[in-house]
Order: sequence, then C-alpha cells, then structure tokens
Amino acid sequence: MSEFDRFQREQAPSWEDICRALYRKNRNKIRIKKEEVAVRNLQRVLQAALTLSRSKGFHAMTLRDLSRATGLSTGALYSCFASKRDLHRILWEQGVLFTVRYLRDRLRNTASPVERLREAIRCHIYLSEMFSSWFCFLYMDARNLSRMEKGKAIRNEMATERIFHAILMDGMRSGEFVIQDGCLTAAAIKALLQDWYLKRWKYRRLKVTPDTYAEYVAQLVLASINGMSR
Amino acid sequence: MSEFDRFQREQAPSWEDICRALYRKNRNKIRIKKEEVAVRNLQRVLQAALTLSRSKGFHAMTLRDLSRATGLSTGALYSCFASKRDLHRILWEQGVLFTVRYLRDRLRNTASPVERLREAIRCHIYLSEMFSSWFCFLYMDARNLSRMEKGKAIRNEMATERIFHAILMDGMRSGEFVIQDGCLTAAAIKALLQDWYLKRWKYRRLKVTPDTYAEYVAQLVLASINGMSR
DNA sequence: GTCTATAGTGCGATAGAC
DNA sequence: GTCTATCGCACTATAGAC
Repeated sequence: MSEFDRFQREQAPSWEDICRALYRKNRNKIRIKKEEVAVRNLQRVLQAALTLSRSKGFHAMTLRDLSRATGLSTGALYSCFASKRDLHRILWEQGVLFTVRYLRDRLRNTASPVERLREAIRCHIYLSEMFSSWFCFLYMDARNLSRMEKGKAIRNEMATERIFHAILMDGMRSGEFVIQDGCLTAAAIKALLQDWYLKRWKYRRLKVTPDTYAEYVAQLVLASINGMSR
Repeated sequence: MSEFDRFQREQAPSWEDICRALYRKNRNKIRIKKEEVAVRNLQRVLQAALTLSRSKGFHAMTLRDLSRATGLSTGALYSCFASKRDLHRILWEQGVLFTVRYLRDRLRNTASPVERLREAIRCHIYLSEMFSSWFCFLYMDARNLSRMEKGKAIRNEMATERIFHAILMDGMRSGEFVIQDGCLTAAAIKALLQDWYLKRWKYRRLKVTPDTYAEYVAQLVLASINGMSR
C-alpha cells in the first residue's frame, strides 16, 4: 500500500464531512431543513457541478446540465442554493480556506525545514489528487468573481505560497538552505503543484503516481536550493 | 536596454503581420474583400476578444461586449468571422502552431544543449510576454473545443514539451546533463513557463522582469540536472 | 462595409400542484 | 421537498437600409 493510499483511507477528509460543514455554515441560504436530506443532495449537486465545470467551465454549465447530472429537477436544485451565482460562491468559499488550514495542521509536528518542505509538498499533492475537480475549479473559474471576491482569491493564492515561503526562510536561518530569491522559489513550487491537477491527463499517461511526483518536486527544489549558489 | 527590449523591437512578430497572415489563410470565411480594411478590423477584433477573454473567459464574453470594445456594430463583427464559434477557431488555430514554429526557428543556430536550453526558455518567455493574452486564451479556453480539436490541443501541448525533451536528451547523450526522468523535467519546465503568463500579476508585483525570470528558470532546471543524481 | 432593428433560441429563475 | 410548466430576458445571428 502506497503512502497516498494510506492518506486516502485514513487521514483525508470525506465529501460527507465537507458537505455537512458547508450546510451548517450556509443554513440561512439553503431551503432544505432536514440535515440528512440537505447533505445528501449537496453532495450530489456539488460533485456534479465540479465535474461539469471541469469539462466545460462553470459559466458554460447550465442548470439543465446540472439537473440531468444529479437527477434532480431545476426546481429542486434551487432548494440547495439561492442562485447559480450563489452556488459559485459556496463552492468558492468552502474550497478557499481548506488547503491552507489543512497544510498548517499537518505541518505542526514536523521537525526540520527539509522534512517540513517534503511534507507540505506531499500533502498538497495528496489533497489535490483527491479533490482534483475542486482544485481545477478554484483555478480556472476564479473569473466570474466580484471585485471583493477577487481580492480574496489573490490573498488565498498568496496564503498557500506564504506557507512555502516561510519554510524556505526557516531553512535559510538554520543554514540548511542557500536560496537566492525565496519568493521566486515559493512561486515555482506552487506552479509545479498546480500542474499536477491541471494537467492530470498528462501525468496519468506517463504513469506517474502522486508519490512519485511529490518526490520529484521535492528533489527538484532541494537540488536548486543547494545548487544555485554555485 | 534589456535583452527583452531588443527582442520586442527587432525580432518579435507584429500584430499586423499576424493578422495579415491570418486573413490570407481564412479569406473564404471572411466577408471583407479589401485586405487593408480586413487587417485593420481583425487587429482590433482579435486584440479586444483576447483581452475580454482574459478577464471573463471567451464563453462569458458576449458579442455586445466585443462590439463595445472595438467600436464596431455586431453586424460589422460578422464580416470578420462567420460565428462566435468560428472566431474561437481562428484564434485557436493561429495561436497553436505559432510557438513551436518560432522556437524551432530560433534554436537552429545554437551550439550546445545548455545554450539551447537557455535560449528556448528565454524565447518562450519573451513570446508569452508580448502575446500574454493570447497565451492565456490558449490555456484557459481550450474547453469549448470539439473532440477533434481537443486532440489537436493535446498534440500541441506535447509538441512544445517535446522541444524541451529533445534538448534534455541531447544533453544526456553528450554527457553534460544527468537526468533521472526527462519527461518529468520537460513537464516541469513547461509548468514554470506557463506560470509566467498565467500569474502575470504576481510577477509584476514582485517586480520580476522577463529576463530575470528566464534566468531563474534556467538556473533552477540546470541545478536539478546536475544535482539530482547525488 | 457598416449600421439599426429584430427574429429566434436557450438561459436562469419562479409559481403552483402534489 | 420535489416536480412540471412557464415567464422574462439576454444572447447569437440575420435582414435590409444606407
């Protein structure tokens, strides 16, 4: 059993947990009152919406598409969300803070910067592997956001990056890393992590597993951290 | 004057040249018969379409938006293209082969693999800097493609990547590079190059120039190519 | 070639029966 | 809660005057 399999079975959050949390947070906007019904429907609706968004984009997805994919009528859909725009907001808000929180949580017990860097890369790849359609949505459908929401989006992009930046700075202070430009290195790590879920088809074709890719990214970054000062 | 400035003034293709080539290729689908008028309008239309696509996505852009941005009526727009879908196809087809051809052309006179790698990275960044809205369109709006077109899209993505892959293999044969997995390294280079135009706002905020970024990517890759075997 | 006006289509959203 | 039926609207595309 690979590391990723273990993560998937034992540590990863489940769709049901996520939808339950999401329901409790948005009770006022969701017309369904029985929690069990709401959670069951939300799960179907959100998963279908993300799948459709991946293949044609959120804006191009119609509520008729969503109705067909979930088996619910368009009328029933509107008991899960107030408008299509509101569905976008729900998917957005829930996804946005998730990664940062999860990473922070998992890094609490790591000792050295090297170990912390490896663990952060691994966790990000595992998370994005399990929720790849959600990660793609957050990346590709950040347009259609209002001005205020766009500010949030940028702050979020930077929040993940700051986690990596902080690890790099720790490593510099302790003398383990030699880095020319921490901001560029953090940006490069982020770009490599995003490629994993945005070009999933490519890595599948190359038969690269999440663990292999995580190790590759870690080695690439570590080599540059030690090698670029020469 | 920076290297990029020189490229921009002396070597880069101009919008007018591109639109003229595009007009001659699509004469049968474009109703305007005077070449000068057609080229002038195409330039306005394509640039506006790409700008709007970047901010809200091609699908979300309406012909009313495009009409407002170009100062042409919706009726006049239809003398430049047969349908909105056709406009998408034109932008797509012209953009797709462009990068590969240009890179191949520029690499013909480079001597060593190291030099060739540096030059390929630099050229890609320069091109994407000058035509960033076009590169973003090719990346973000590859959905809404028909099945056959999607096959082309994948083949194109791989074509650019193969250029980098070939350089890496050359370097291995000549003993200059030590690489574990050429495919993964080529994919990583591509991901880093794409980040430049997809997250342009970030690098602008960090005050990173095209030349700085090109040098950073080259050094990162070269460090890993020499360092990962340890 | 470019305009204005409009036909035809498919969308998001809602009303009311069950 | 979920369904069917339908409203009003914004869109793409075209027709016909200039």
